[in-house]
Amino acid sequence: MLCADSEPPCASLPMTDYQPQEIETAAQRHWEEQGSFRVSEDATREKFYCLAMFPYPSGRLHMGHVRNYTIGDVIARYQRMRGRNVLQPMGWDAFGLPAENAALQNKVPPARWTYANIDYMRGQLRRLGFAYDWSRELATCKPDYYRWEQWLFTKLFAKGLVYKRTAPVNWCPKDLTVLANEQVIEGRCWRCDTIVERKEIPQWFMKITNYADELLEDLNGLDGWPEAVRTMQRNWIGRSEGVELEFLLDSPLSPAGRGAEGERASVRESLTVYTTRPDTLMGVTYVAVAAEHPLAQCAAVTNDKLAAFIAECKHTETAEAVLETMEKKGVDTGLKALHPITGEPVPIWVANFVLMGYGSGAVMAVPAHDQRDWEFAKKYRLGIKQVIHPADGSAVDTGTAAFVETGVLEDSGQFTGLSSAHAFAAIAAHLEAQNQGRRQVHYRLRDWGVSRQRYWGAPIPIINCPACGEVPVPEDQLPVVLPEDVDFEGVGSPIKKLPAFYQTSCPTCGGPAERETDTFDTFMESSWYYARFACPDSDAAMLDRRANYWLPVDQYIGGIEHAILHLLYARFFHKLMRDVGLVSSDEPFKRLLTQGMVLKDGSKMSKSKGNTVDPQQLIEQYGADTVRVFIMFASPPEMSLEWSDSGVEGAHRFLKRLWAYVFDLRDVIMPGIRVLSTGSIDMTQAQPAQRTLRRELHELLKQAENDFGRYQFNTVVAACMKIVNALYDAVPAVKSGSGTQRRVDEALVAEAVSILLRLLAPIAPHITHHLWRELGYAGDILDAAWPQVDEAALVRDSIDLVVQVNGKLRGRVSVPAGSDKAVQESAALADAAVQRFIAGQAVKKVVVVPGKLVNIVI
RNA sequence: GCCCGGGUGGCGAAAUUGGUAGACGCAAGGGACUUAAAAUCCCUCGGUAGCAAUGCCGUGCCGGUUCGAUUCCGGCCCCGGGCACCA
Repeated sequence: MLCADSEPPCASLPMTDYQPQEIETAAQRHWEEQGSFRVSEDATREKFYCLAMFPYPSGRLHMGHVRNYTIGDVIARYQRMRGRNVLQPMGWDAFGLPAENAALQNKVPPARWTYANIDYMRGQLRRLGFAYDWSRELATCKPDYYRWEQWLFTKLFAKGLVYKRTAPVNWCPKDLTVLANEQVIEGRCWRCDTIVERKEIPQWFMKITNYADELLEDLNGLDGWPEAVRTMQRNWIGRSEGVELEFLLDSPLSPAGRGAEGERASVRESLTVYTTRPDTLMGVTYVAVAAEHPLAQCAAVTNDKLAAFIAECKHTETAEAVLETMEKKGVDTGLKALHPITGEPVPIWVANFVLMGYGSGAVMAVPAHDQRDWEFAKKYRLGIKQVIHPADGSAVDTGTAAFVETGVLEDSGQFTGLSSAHAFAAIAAHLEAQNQGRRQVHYRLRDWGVSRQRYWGAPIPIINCPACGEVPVPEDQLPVVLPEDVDFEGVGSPIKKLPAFYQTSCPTCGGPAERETDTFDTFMESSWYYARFACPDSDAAMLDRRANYWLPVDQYIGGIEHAILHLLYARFFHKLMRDVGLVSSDEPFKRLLTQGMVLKDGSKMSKSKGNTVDPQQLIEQYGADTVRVFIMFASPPEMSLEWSDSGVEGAHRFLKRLWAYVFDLRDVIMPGIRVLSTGSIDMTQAQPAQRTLRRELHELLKQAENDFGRYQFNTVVAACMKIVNALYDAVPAVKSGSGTQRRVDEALVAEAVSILLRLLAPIAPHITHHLWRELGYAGDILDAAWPQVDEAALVRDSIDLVVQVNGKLRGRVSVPAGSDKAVQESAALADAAVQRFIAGQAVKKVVVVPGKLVNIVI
């Protein structure tokens, strides 16, 4: 922990300079000594679990972290002042690829690098004054954390929710290693520039598709989530209703094409495809299969051109964005499939945009009614058969573009004349009756591949036995500990070369066996950490009953970039944990706030762009409060934040002004506090200016309170600045006042300062903590009651109306508060400026928005 | 390519439900204080025409709905996020 050497300044010393380093470290030490942020379950209080996405310990905090954790801290402190029992924990998403890269670069084992980063970054977080319960800190690379993830995996194995199959990875044929998508630069290995291949290897999968319906359905209840995130997840899951149907091959595969005995079994004499548009079935002019499809492999044996194309297809990355934007290519297999209704043969092509493993690895093509099929057909001179026309009878030319809308069927045999909707039902029924197809609900969502061929991750708790097959590691042998003291040199995972790790015996038969040396996707760890924070010391179970006190998380905060993957996996894990009886809720995160990025000069701050600003340097120069105030003030949390060095200075200036005001007017504030401590403010003797000041104060409080509620913190800061400005404007009058007016000013200023400090406390906790004590308040401001708006202070004698003529601002009038519409209308019409514009013209209509505006239409 | 956002002065932004566009802050210019500088304080600050009062224009672009549109609808342009092995 970073700590100041000096003692905190004595509260009674006269002080004129704002010295953030001193007061901040003193406040932080005070919180530490008091254990201010340690929390436990308390059934008598309303709990509030506030969580910001934990960081990957990459080395130092960056501005995105500071923004994320400041937003979280502001919400946590605000909820605490509103009386909630607030849990705000912090930990480390400690496994991941960067540790391996750093290990190669710096010749340091990934574990040591990670732990050193954690130590440094923990110090930075403490220096920023975040209200964390550090007693709950966890790191996902510790065996006492990942053992429970291994345990859950073995439970899911028993439930049949995990399975092994082959799936493609990016493979560097020179380094003989699997590459992450990030490590493939324009189709080449980032280390050796070799062209990357797609390779099928056996991997473990979790059946997230079993939960697809529930994951989709429960989005409807997540009304505390941004609509954008819910929409993205809906689209990602991609539920569709369609028909799965079969195309028989027109002739058995030639003996030469049947290939080896092993392939023979896997080649069926039909192709299965799925379509959401069975109404277009009569327009099918070809079918396309993946390069890895057994049919393609068979046909290639006697077709050199096809074999060459299949080899070429190996050199495509696995990323969908690459797949969807690359040039669409294909080669005819020479084989024919029979149309399931007409029985006519259609050509079977191999196409690079069809992937094995996404569905059946085959698609039917309807060029007239699908744009991609249309482009492919044009390129290779395949047939385009229009079978749908617009319902309004207008003509379309499928020779120039596909007609992708629904409509009415034509040229479709017995289905001609049906609408798309009716044809969907009729064709599905026909296929079902012929046993050639069936209606099916389909999801775009694919099962979650969790195997990674990397070292720095949690070992997959499976033992491969030559006799018994894949055997989960028994509970009493968990955790499978990842050796940390390894030589990390060159590519590949050290544990794959470490017999001490992988040599073991089979738990079932006792014979010699080998451990799985792949590790888990790091999304596994981040999918349940939020729950573990409720009971991080539980050593008898993954979670204990404390989890149900704290869960679900009331407010989750993190980057929009996690809108789909992390948040979907965490929702999935929550349901898995529920179904093994560990939690009682259905969803992990009640409310979600997605923060925008931190930009500088219009683009994202990143090392590669060299436009980073180091938070550490700013904290040292201005203090944590200044950094926090700037970040909260510069833009609302969901929007991107444009960094500005001079904006930081502005935030610092504001805090200095606040500081100077409190010390300059102590003689006014202190007596006021004494008066207010025994009763409420007495405004009966107040002058109009004093009434106005108090009305402004309570209007600003009302606005700030509302903005806090909708998490628009930038305008909360603006309100605080306006209060400070109003207080400064009143200084000459306050200082020169005497007698009764002086007494009113004292109470008024004391009330204003006390409201101001409390409004600002969640955002700038150190300076407000210090000034609160300086003014002699009992107790810490972090537990002070949230200020209440005095509705009586908001009452006005008169209201100002805006007067428009034909919607343009032409004048302003003042009317007594409570005037009815007729009075407001006649006052508007009587206004001299307005009269000039309506002189000599007939008034057609007058729109009155009571208390706001009158619009005169001429 | 597909899905989801965003676009308002010189800059970050505000306008809570369709009702005063630009609050608050930054930068800039002018002034006060100072031997000087820093700090601090005061004034001006969307464009344009005008001595001024004031007028006209203005929320990415084009069109629509409305008494009234930054806000709602349709079409486009640009920027950003995600696309399953970065986290």
